[in-house]
Amino acid sequence: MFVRVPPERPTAGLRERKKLATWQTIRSAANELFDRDGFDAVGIDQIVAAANVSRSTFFNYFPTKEAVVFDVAPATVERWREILAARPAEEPLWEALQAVLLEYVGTFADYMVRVHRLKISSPALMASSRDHSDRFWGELGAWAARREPTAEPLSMALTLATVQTVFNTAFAHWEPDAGIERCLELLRRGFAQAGAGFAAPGRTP
Amino acid sequence: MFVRVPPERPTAGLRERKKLATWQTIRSAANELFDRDGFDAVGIDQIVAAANVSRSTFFNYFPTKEAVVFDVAPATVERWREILAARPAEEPLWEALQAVLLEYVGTFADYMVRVHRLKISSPALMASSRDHSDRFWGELGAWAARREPTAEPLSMALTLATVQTVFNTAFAHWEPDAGIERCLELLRRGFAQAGAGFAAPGRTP
DNA sequence: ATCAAGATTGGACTCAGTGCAAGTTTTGCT
DNA sequence: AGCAAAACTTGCACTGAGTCCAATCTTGAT
Repeated sequence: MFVRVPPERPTAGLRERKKLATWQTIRSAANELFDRDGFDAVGIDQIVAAANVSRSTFFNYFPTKEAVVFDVAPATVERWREILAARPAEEPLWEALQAVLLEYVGTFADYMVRVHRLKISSPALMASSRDHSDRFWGELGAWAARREPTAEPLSMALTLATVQTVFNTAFAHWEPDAGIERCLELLRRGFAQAGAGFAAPGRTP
Repeated sequence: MFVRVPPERPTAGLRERKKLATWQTIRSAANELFDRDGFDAVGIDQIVAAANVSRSTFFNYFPTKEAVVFDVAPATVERWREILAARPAEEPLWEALQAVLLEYVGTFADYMVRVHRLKISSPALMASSRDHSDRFWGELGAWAARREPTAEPLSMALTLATVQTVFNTAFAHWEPDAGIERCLELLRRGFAQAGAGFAAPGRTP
């Protein structure tokens, strides 16, 4: 009669299962509508009608309309962490970041393409994407801070922000029809430029 | 009877003068309220009441509530252009950008401090600042493109975005009470890091 | 003085997001 | 099994930003 950790936990409680189910229902209903009509043209009311939940429930799960685009499943977060954990400890931070980003884009190519198409269709989404954009950047920041505890905050923040800038810039210049390989190519070029420094575009004088 | 450019144009027509006056009235009324109560706590209705104009007029001048914070007077735009025009043509782009930014911050220190304080007080402002944030970035981009017409788009876009990232990062780590010199110091450090490249934090292996 | 262009206004409307009180379901405990 | 607390859902009333439009007033030129 000690701690007695739950012996059978196939999907961890009816409650949580239902919650995840509702989350998915809302999410996929919304995304179908978004893909069909564009982000701006779809209202909350349409979403909740399609998902058979109340307006209130929608806002229980997603704080904003944008969140329904960017929010990710727990399984996805696990996948991020695997990617992060896979980097060898002795690898220099910049290289590790670059490797992580490339793998991230490769792994979640479908998500990237979908979000990118939506962004193009909607100024509002495009604007808000930087902000609560994926929790991924938060995770990445925490990981980097853990990995490099002695780095000074400004330098670390700038490095991470630059990674994000490289990512965003590459993405902005990428046409989804060109395939994910093209996106990776643009990313690599961006990383090369930022890695080498902006003071010396061609060579060192 | 040719083009007949306006011979006397001291302040260019009553109409335009009035327009500018209204713009200023709304703007300063709004900013007084913002400074006093914080951005989020002030509603459009309060602003228009304080400025003695109608709600409709407000939206004639400013597309959003945020715009009233970021919008700048024509005179300010002139000042930007002077700063940009002052860079010698043979100066390397990165150095020119750095010099411009430092001068910009020094020149508009008051504006920077004010906006920064507001941003701190309001998540909403903080979020939207990247987007329609000052028209300054647009001007800077156009200037850079004119200056370096042969540069490839991705590289140029990344350079400019990085400048903006340096700026934002320095700003985020700056406490206004520390004085504008501190802000410039942070900017210089950011530019040094980005200029030297992120691949080699300490030295080249 | 007149008239068209431009500026201002009020008011009705949409839509995202908040707050709350009342109902329903799940869970843990006995 | 039974029951009470915790968690989830729902409806409803509300705020506040932003759009649209038709009516009215102001300015500039003839």
